[in-house]
Formats: sequence, C-alpha cells, structure tokens
Amino acid sequence: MHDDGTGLTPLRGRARDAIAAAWVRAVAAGTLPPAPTGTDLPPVEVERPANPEHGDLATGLAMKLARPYRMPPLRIAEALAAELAREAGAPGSPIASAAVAPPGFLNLRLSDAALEGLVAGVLASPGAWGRVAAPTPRRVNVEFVSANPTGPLHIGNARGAFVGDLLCRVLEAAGHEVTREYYFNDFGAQVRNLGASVVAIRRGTEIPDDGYRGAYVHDLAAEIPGDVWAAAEAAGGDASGAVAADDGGAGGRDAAWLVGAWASERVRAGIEASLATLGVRFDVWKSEGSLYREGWVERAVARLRESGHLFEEDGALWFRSTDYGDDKDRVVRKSNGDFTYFGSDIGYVVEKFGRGFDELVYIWGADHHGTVARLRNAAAAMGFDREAVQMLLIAWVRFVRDGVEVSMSKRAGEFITLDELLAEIGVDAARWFFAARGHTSGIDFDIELAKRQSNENPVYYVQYAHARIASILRKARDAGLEPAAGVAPGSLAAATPEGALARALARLPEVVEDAAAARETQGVTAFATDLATQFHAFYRDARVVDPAEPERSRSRLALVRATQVTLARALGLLGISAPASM
RNA sequence: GCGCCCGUAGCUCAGUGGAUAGAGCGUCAGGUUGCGGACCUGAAGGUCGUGGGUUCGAGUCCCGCCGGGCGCGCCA
Repeated sequence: MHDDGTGLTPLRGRARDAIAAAWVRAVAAGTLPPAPTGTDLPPVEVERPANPEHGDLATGLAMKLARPYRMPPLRIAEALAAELAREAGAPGSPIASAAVAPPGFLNLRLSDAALEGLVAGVLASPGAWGRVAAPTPRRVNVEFVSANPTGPLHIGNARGAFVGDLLCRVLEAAGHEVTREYYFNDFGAQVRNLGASVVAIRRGTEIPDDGYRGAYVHDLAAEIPGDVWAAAEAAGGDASGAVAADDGGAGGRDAAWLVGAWASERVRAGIEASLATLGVRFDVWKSEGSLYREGWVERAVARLRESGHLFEEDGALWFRSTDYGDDKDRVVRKSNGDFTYFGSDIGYVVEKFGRGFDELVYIWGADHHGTVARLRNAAAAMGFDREAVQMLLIAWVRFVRDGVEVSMSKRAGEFITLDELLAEIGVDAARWFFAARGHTSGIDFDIELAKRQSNENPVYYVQYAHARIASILRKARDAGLEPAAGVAPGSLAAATPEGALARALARLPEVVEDAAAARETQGVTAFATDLATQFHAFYRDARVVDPAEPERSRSRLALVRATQVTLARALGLLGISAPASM
C-alpha cells in the first residue's frame, strides 16, 4: 500500500509499508541479519498506543523478531529506527521520527505533511473518505433476518436485522461487493398452519391448538380478498383440525394452503415495510419453493452423490456429515419423500455460489449453532471452500420490562413488534444500541430503561457534535469566513488541540478495515464517540470563528469541516442520521 | 453427558497477545460574559468468575473447575 496521491490512503498502512521497507534496508545494510530459513517471521503490525506520549503509532515487531533473530529486541528496534530516521522528513514519508522504548517498542510520529495532506484529501473528496480498497475484494452474500412470514417482526428479530445491515455497510466501505438477502419459507407446514388459523377465524370455528392467535391473524381474516376466499371455499378441506405435523407442505391445495399462501405474502410485504423503517433493505427476497422449482436441491443432492458422501438408510437419504467431523449424519430427504430444511439449505448453497459469490455469510440466532457444522461440511463435500461459508451466531436479547421478562411467541400472539419498539425509542438510538455491542454477548434489554435513557444514549452526543459543527460553519459564513482547502502548514503539532483532533479523525479508514475484518461494529461507535469527545475538547480550547484572525479561522474551519465529514461518514456506516441541528 | 457462546467498575457494555484495563449511565465536587450547557474538568469505584499452563509480555491463547445461556429430531 503506497500513497495513491489523494491523501486518503490510511496512515497506518503507509506506516506499515515504511517499517517493512526499513526492515528490508536494514538487512541489506547488514544491521539486521538475513531472515533465518525455516522460521515463520511475524507480519508487520502497527497499532495506536493507548498513551499519546508513546507516539502516534507503534509496532512490537522488534520483540517478535527477538527469538528468530536471537538478538535483543532493543537492538532490533534501534536498527529499524535508524533506517526509518534516514528517510524521515523526506517528501512522501508519513513518518516524522522513530524512537525505541523498552522492552523493544518502536514508536513513530506522523509527519505534519501526512496529516495535513489527509485533511486536505477529506475536504477535496468527502465521498471517498472512509472507503478503503480491500486487498482482495470479494463478492459477499449476507443472508439475515429470514424470519418466516407467519407474523410481523418482533423485537427479537431486531438484533439480527441491525447486525446484518451494519455488517453489510462495513463490508461495502471496506471495498467488498455485498448482496443483502432474505430467505423465507413460502410453502411449508407453518405457512399452511397460518392459513388454517385465518380460515378458522373467518369461519368462526376454533383455531387449531398449534395455530396462530395474534391480533394480526384476525386482521388477516378480515382482509382476505374475495377471489382468494372463493377459491378457498371451492377447494374445501378441513382447516379446523390439526395440520398433520409431518405434512411438510406436501398436502393438497385446500383452503388452508390457499389462504396461507395469500396471508404469508401479505405478512412478508409487511415485514419488508417494517424493515424499511429501520433503514434495512434487501436486494434479494428468496423463497424456499423456488429452490425446488429451479432444481437447485436436486443439483445439490447430485453433487453430494458424486462426491460419495450420500447414502440411503431406513428409506431416507442421508449426508455423511461425520466424514467431516460432525457428531452424526444428517437427513437430506425424509422417508416420506419430502426434503428436510437441510435439503433446502444445501440447494441454496449451490444456488448462491452459482450466482458467483466468493463468500456466503449467514446471520443466525444462537439457537442455530447446531446446524453450522453440517452446512459447512456439506459445502465442502459439494466441492466448495468450507471457509467461504460463514455463520455469525447472534446471541439472544432478553427483553425485559421493569425487570420482568417479556416472552415472545408468535403462536400465542404475545410479542412486542419492531414497529412498537421503534415508536418507543427511535431508530437511531436502537441502531446505536446494537452496533455498540458484540454480537456474541447476550443482552438484557429493559424497554422502560431504554425509553428513560434514550436521551442519554451516546448517539446523541455524537450527533450533537455534528450539529454543533454545522452551527459553527453557518456562523462563519455569516461572518464572511469559509473553510480553507486545508489546514495551515505546521498547525497540527501533536500537543495542540488541532493536532489531537486531526489525529483522531485520521483513524477512520483503519476503523473500517478493522470492523470489516472482525465483522464487528463496536469499533465504529467507539471511534465516533472518541472523535466527538476530541471535537468538544478542541471547541473548548480553540476559538474557530474569529474575524480578527481570518487566516487562522479559515484553517480551523477546514479542520472542523473535515471533522464533520468524518462524523457523518461514521454515522453513515451505522445507518444513523447526521443532523445539521437538533 | 457432549458441543457452541458468555462471565471485566454499582448498572449496561467496550477492550486486532503489548506499555498505567476503558466508555456511557449512576454517585460526589467543580466550570461558561468566546462561536449550541444535549457541553467541559476532576474524584471515588476493578483479586478482569477461579486454578494452572504457554509467552519477553495474558482480560485476550491452551487445559481444568465454578456459574449462566443455547443446542444435541426423518421439527421448523
């Protein structure tokens, strides 16, 4: 990674390159020995020291080289520092100085020119700031939510929706091509079950024991279009009795089936609308039925058979998942001829890779962890790269209202819908809440507490900084002052308010890289909070709009404007609005 | 029983093997005649569940134990 001339190249990457080059030169100069053969050498890693006195960037490379080189780490660090010092200050070098510190750290200072160039780059191309070029761009399919359309989304679905969308935004910013995908069951027993419930209500008969009961089911019953109902009545069928548990959707097209098909599509459209209010939109809505109609399941079965990992037993068709370390084999097609969910899933894998994706990401609830191994194993058995099939298991949110757990059951009709949650706490606060937490930790979400504390959500702190900057820029314009194209040379010294703010905002691309690599977004919220804090501190210490000092004002306005752009980009990564006033 | 995840400040949670473990909220004490007080400064508050191990270095990696969640169907 060398500077591309826009000024937007991540400084951390440039520093990494400079250290790697210094290493090569030190070997050439003889101050470091050639790499020992047969030893794995550590990669060059650069971090931001927690203590600013240690510099802007640091590497522990010398300590990691001590063993293979059989040299004291301080001596290695000194050899690297000497090479870095040789080119420090040269045009184009991001490094101003390098210092060693026990037990072997190599601490770096960024050059003024690199920081100044970066601020100018942000102002010149704000739309490109925060987008990084992936070393190997990938086409990624991210499948998430995928709740069956048998009822409205409830707040238990919220976390997956937000985590999935956040991941997509981060992957896109990191240079990957992302498709957002929603997979839904459109013909199985549950859809039929929904239909039976709606039919029962319409007829005034009793709802089946395992039917659906929420208010929305009654709404559906009242809204059945005339032609659908006429067809259902003509088809007949006993919809009041229990649906055969293992019917698997293979039953006839009776009233329950016909009404269920209509109702589930109606519910699906409602889900799509709810997700849109969250700022979550999907590129592809994929129905399970289409995987069969288009032959993908049969193709998957054929691939497994060719690879020799399929067998028949007790009249069923099995995938020998134990060949890949699973603890048991898995049924693909039941003895009654119906495929299992697993059968649909492997067909879907073939279909997705057929569309040219490099990676398939699944965002599942934690209760699905038992199905991870079998699907990855099947992908491997079908000749795909097991590593290209990845599952993110989202830990449960335990919803609580004033200390009492709120149960979520679609069939019992007991749940808080997503729409209700958002009406209570707002999309921006909800997005921040989930973005700031790792997806593997369980969360207690007290709705009353969230309502009470929504004004104290850090999201408003960040938005406030953005709005405050907008106000400053308005005030400056009224005073006849516009931001300069960049900051004044020499104005970003480390110990100054300007220097601290510039160093904070410069991290954005690194934050994007790290978030995409880790598939986590907490780094983005932490970054946004830190940048807002740095801005408020700067605002306290440095007067921005001062008609008596127009040049200094224009320089500071440039830095403030770059900060605003960075805050807006970070909020955009989170799908959160960046208001000009609030 | 086996498998996966979790255990960090009073609460909710961060913490790519690095230097003195952080943030928000809560508690306590302060600050603005200069551009938005939804702001700022400071204080108190921690055996990182526990015991070993690896490492120059462990909240982070490995093993055991304790506690909690989830899963272990020809269900969906």
